[in-house]
Amino acid sequence: MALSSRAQAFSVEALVGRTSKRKRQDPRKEAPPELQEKEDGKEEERSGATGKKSEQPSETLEEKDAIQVELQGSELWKRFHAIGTEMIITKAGRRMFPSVRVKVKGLDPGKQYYVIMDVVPVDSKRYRYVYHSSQWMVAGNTDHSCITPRLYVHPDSPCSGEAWMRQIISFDRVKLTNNEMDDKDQIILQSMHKYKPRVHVMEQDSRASLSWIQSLPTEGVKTFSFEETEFTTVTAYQNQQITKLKIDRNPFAKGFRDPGRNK
Amino acid sequence: MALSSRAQAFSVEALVGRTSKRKRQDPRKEAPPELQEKEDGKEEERSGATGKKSEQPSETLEEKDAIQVELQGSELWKRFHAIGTEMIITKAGRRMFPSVRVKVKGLDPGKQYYVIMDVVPVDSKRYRYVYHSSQWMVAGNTDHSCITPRLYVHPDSPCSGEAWMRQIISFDRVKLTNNEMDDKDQIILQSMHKYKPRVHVMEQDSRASLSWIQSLPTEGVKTFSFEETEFTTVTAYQNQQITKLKIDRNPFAKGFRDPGRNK
DNA sequence: CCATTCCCACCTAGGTGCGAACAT
DNA sequence: ATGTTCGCACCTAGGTGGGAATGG
Repeated sequence: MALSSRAQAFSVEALVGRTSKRKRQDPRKEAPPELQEKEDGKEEERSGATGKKSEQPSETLEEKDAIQVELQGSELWKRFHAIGTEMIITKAGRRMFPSVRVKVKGLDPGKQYYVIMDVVPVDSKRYRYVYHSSQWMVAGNTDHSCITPRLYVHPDSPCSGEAWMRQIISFDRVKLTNNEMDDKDQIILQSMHKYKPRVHVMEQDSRASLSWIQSLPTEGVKTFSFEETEFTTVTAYQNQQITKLKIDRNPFAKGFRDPGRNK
Repeated sequence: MALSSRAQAFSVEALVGRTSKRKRQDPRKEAPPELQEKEDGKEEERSGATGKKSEQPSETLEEKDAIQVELQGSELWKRFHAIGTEMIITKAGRRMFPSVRVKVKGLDPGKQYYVIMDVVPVDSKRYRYVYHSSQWMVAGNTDHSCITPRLYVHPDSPCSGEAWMRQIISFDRVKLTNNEMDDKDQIILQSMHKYKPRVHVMEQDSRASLSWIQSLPTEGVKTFSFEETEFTTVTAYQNQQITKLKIDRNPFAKGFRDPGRNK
């Protein structure tokens, strides 16, 4: 289990700040525990958390592009990305680790917005993992073009720009599944494919009573994604370095951390 | 621990139905487990779950009073009420058991509504429990008039009438506290006083951007309450019959049920 | 051979009443 | 005497990866 040793890291907590006070009595979670991992505090590197605008540069006139979305926990994502992030998908649905968490800036404090996440294919390839070379190889083609990705509307939606900007927006409850018949509105993906999560910010539209959203409108939506959040879907981890890093960092996997494991 | 033995009951489950399918991917809970208790099925008594309109009969003209709110789990509430319901309040906040759960009818499916709960004093008396007579006695007076009760806005708010009517609306995450300095937006009550929960249905108001609500508007709100949900606040249970019924019915207290308790 | 599924021990997270200690 | 607080054991609820079993 040889493992690149530039595995020093920064104080994620310091970079992130905290939603120190609950917004209201809403009992939904925030600030997932992965942030609570202590690391050797080095220094504050506020680098690659730069969102790049969506592929379709729609409407460059009407709105000035003030909206910014910044990935939180980017350092951890990059640790995974450097190895080759894998996400398990199951029939019942599996959370992502790390989860997508962002900070948004440049909203109109008074307006209402939806914040939405989806996951889109990176390419049309199917992959397989070659153990002896510890590498992912192309193993075939897939046509994703006929399926529209499901949308995960952040449960706080709709919400004022002010409130969105005050908190860290966490998508830690999102679940990925390989069950195409899923009826729990989880995000459906194919195993052994590469994907990347996207975050959409959409002003509340009073025209349509879009109390439930099945697909994104073609305009008035700002879309962001982040290189380091790309991942390959699996039903069981392929790269043991990924397994190790997951166990190290995901509090729910603490039971698999080394010391006194019996059995 | 002598205890009245007319503790037979009805099939709560049959009366209630179920939200059999999740609304969407929203991971918030519904259908709390208290409903899953099996009981000797007797028969369906659909009696006292009648909401009575608010004290101020505002605007009898504009809207026809179609909105109805029906208490769910009324049988269990009545079991407690017959003994004298007690609710524990703590500094950290304590859930109610039973919790307030309602079904709403008569909304306009297309309109957006807030559904809100609060808890108001039943009288201005302080009470004490007299053990040897197993009774609550008046022990003094309190002036509640200077404090406005906190509102618990149901986390699904705002939401379409259609969606509200399709589900059972559960307030099981509401927490009661005796900490007047509470900063977690829990419901603040005084111990040893009698209270009753109320449910408010309010059409979304586009005038004010009431993204957050501190107090109810004086009109356009329908208010409902239910005799059997009245309770006395305590910091430790007074009546042992209440303790027993709580332990019997609240899944989280299962550890205190009789059989093989060691210690 | 490769990928998926299922059950499991082991965690996190948090809701119970108990009973001793504390406060008034 | 009466009311409150705190730590605790014991639950519910559900998120981990392991490893055996299953399936192409």
